[in-house]
Amino acid sequence: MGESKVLFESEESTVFVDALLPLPIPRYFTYRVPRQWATWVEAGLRIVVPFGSTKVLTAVIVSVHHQPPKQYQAKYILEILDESPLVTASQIALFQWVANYYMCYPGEVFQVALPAGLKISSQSKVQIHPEFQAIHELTEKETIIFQAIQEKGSLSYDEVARVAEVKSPYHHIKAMVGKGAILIFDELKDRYTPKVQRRIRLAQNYANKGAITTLIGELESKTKQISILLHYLQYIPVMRDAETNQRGLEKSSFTQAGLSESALQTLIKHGIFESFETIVSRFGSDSDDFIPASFDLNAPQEKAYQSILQQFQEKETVLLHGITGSGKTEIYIRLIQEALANGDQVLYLLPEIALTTQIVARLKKIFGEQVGIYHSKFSDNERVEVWKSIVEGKYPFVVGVRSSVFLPFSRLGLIIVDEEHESSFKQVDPAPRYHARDVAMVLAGQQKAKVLLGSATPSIESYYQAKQGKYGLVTLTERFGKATLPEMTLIDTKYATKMKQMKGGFSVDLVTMLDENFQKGKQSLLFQNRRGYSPYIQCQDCDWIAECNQCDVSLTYHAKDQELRCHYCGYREGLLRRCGACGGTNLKTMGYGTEKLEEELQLLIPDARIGRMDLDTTRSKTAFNSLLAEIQSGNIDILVGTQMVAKGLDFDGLSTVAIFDADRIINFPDFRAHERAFQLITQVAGRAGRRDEQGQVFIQTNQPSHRLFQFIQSGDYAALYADEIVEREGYHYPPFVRLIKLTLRHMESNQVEKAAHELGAILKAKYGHGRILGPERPLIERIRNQFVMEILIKLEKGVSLAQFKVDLRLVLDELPSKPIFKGVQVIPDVDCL
DNA sequence: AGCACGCCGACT
DNA sequence: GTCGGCGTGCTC
Repeated sequence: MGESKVLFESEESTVFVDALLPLPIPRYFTYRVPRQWATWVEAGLRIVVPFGSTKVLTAVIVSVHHQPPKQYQAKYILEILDESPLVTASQIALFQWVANYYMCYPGEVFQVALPAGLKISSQSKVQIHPEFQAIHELTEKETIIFQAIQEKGSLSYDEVARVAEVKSPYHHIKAMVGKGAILIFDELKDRYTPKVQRRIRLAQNYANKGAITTLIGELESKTKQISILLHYLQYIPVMRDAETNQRGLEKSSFTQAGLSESALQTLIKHGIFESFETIVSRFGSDSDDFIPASFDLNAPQEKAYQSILQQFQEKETVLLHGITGSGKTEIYIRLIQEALANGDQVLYLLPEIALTTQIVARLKKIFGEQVGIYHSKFSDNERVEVWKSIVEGKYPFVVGVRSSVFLPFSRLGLIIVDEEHESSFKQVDPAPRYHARDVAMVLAGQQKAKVLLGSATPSIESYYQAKQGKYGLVTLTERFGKATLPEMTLIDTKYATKMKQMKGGFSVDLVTMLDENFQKGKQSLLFQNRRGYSPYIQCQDCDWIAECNQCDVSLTYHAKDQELRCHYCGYREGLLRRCGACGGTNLKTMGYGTEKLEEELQLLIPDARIGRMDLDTTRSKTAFNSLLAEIQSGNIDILVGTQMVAKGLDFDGLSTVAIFDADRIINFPDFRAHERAFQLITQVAGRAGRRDEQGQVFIQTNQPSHRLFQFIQSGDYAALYADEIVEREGYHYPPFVRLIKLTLRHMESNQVEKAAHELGAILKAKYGHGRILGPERPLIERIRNQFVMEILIKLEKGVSLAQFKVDLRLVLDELPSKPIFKGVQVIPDVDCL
């Protein structure tokens, strides 16, 4: 009895933690905490844990308790990575909410939320056992592995698999470990390395007015040294305020000013200056040229601003519908300044594509060191830095892409979702398939913050909520300054073709306009939402089209690299010389991508300097910026671009915008096609014209009488909305129903089809035929060698979405036990776009 | 998600 | 008889 009591007590005092792992597993895992760390552990700390027989992962502690698990023996945590919590309780609650709402696992949310640099990379590696002699005991494969390890010193599992040419190296490794030939070791490294800057300052003894005055006298004859000292004093007013010496001046400042490096070294050697390192933010913390920008709102802006404040009194969310150029940004800035002055944190969400542009530079200029940027074009180190800084209370203001809703905010006062209608706020491919705008509202609810949605062309869903009174609504209909809406002209390509007024894909009218504009020395933009040279290559003899052998799409020809590429899976191959069906050589490029437009336009207007902006020309951050600079400086007369140019690109000299093929945008087979077309065309058109000059827009289409063009030409969003909302209600689409898309995937076309029909039948029987659409083959029925089928679930208002999803989850979890579903992936996408 | 174990065909 | 294919189920 005494014995069992002792045992009980020791068990009782053992500390366990429930940990969230970055894996698609539906629950938390319990680990045991070594005694020496028992008082240290708390929720929100990152820990390193063993997982399975080989893996080591970074997890986060969700709770600390004393209940030993009954079903299994808990493993020990290996390491604690943080001194204090890096993940907040409300973040974990948010991860949980996202997982529930979007039907995925909290681990998947954790995985995208935490920058890779905060997840320690565990690589199990193998090395030679120093005392191993019996080489003759090894099999042939093992000998190969052994020699490879000897050569390299150590190998990772992957590398073992490669040299041994096997898929799973495990049993070879296990056997070799058993024979005492090799050892397994784990290499843990924190990939986060802060960026350090070398700075120079006066040594303590010289950092006062008197000492400097004497010093200047002493150095009189040493011109190189004296100019260094003067350069320093010019930036750091130590004479006036000795404290300023502490921060010092960046070392590169001296070299850039053309001052002698060796003279500086001499000064350091003599103990006059000292050199030191500081950890700096990676976002150009050029606080040396910090310029607080003040500006006044014009009357409509002021009115809108007041209205937003007033509506925030009673509504959690306000939609700011302000036409292009109406100056929404100034209103945002005013609201941000106010929130920051209040001591609140602010999150400004932007679509990925818009973030690389001028807006960031502007915000940085205004908010200086208060603003952190969270963006994928920056390295992971920088994301880590933003995360850590927010925890430490720096960066009260974050500008970021969708994943920044998962940052460790603790006192958010305001979230701005700019370009609210942008579909890129919704993550599609890997889970979690979340919508950042909607998550932002939940986040705001958690933190008692307000949400401002901004757009020139709001999503139908958001506008509906505003109309229903669920969100506040503020409208800005006047363009800022003297700017007027651009004049829009439709060019009827059907008629032009009939009249033989086409040169390739260009109507004569369009070429004339572009040429005239060029002759006047003005810039134009040619928009075509398709990159590459031509979307497909066709045999002129037998009509055969080159297709991707893994996906059901034609291969796009890229002239610059002389290759065919699949835009879905990234597959690429060299240019074909012969038809794949008849072997003929009469292959022709069909359709127009930006690359081809660039080429044809150059022939039509030979003297114009033509630039191209699309995914292919802006892969790197520097390429993007240098292209921007080219445009800005007027070195490009005509810019050909994809939708990339539509988002947040503001250059002053642009007077004419041409939309090459509006039909492709309007006729897209999707219930949102009209909404999207209106948004895209309005946005691109909005690039035309300067403050003091009306821009012009030309749109090529073969259906100029389409009613959508009336809305677009008059910039009448309300009319589009009125038209669209009737359709949505009539055909039961959002915002009148909620959509959940189920995607089924399998290598075998037959298998997915059968499974999809079976699942369709199950769902129809359970929830009624009216709610289930499909199964259907999507537009692209095969991607990466997987056949795809889709089922759409429509849930009308009044049905508890939460309850439905719990129920649906049960149905989906049952499926794998049925033979038809063997190997078929079923992926739910809640609120699919 | 990996990855190990297990069960089946084709080869020394 | 062994090697390696893939299918299945577990991971604290």
